Amino acid sequence: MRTLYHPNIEEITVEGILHAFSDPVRIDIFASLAASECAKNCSTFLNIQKQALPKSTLSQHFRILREAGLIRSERKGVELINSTRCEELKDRFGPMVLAIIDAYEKQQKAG
Amino acid sequence: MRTLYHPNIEEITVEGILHAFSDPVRIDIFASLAASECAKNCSTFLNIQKQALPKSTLSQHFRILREAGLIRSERKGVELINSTRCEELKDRFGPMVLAIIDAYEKQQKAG
DNA sequence: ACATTTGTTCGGTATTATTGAACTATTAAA
DNA sequence: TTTAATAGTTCAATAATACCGAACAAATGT
Repeated sequence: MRTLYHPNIEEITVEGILHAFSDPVRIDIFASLAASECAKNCSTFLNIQKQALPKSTLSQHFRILREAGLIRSERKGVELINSTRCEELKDRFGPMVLAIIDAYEKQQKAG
Repeated sequence: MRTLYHPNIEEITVEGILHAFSDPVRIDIFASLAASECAKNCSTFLNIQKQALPKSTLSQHFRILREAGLIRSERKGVELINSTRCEELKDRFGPMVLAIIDAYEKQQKAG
């Protein structure tokens, strides 16, 4: 298991972020992380959608979020603790990420 | 050639928009349309990227932008005239689309 | 009618995504 | 110190998407 790659803030791109968010599982994970007080491990999200996800699939989704620069994952014992990089992202991309998550949450609430 | 499908504003989804924008050609087309005073036809964008695009590929990109609800295409003689749906989108999704395009343009200017 | 221009559709190829199975890494229990 | 349990990764086969040349369609002009 290699060390987890996290891009530097200046390496992050708009297209990379949008690609990461274009998958319903991934935007849901990110929105959930952004809304929660405390950081969460990956397995928390095994049932984020209607049907349960295989953990290999979930692992890929987390890798894509991480390598797009959207989240940070830190090992804590046997698990990975994930948190958003919202503050850094705001400095670099202005209100974009927040506006996306706001629109997404509003849409979800509207059903 | 069927009539062009445009979703109603309430059918448009955040994920659909983000998927459409996740391709560098498509976000570039949309940003260009958003920045220009007048609407443009599809072939205007045959050389939007470094290497020229095949027109079949370009046609698909326009279809995806259109079916995501981001642009409107109207036939005018032999060509299609394209314009953004920015105002409708702002009513439905708030500042999201503008914030994305702003961040993208800022990134492009920074090189 | 014929040619020209603009864009779409089709179908084969290439790229990317999904996922079960095997594996690694860490911790705890025996 | 084995042994087991838990969390997540990697691999490889399959499935789903994307790309693009070639043929086609629709509108206009000659």
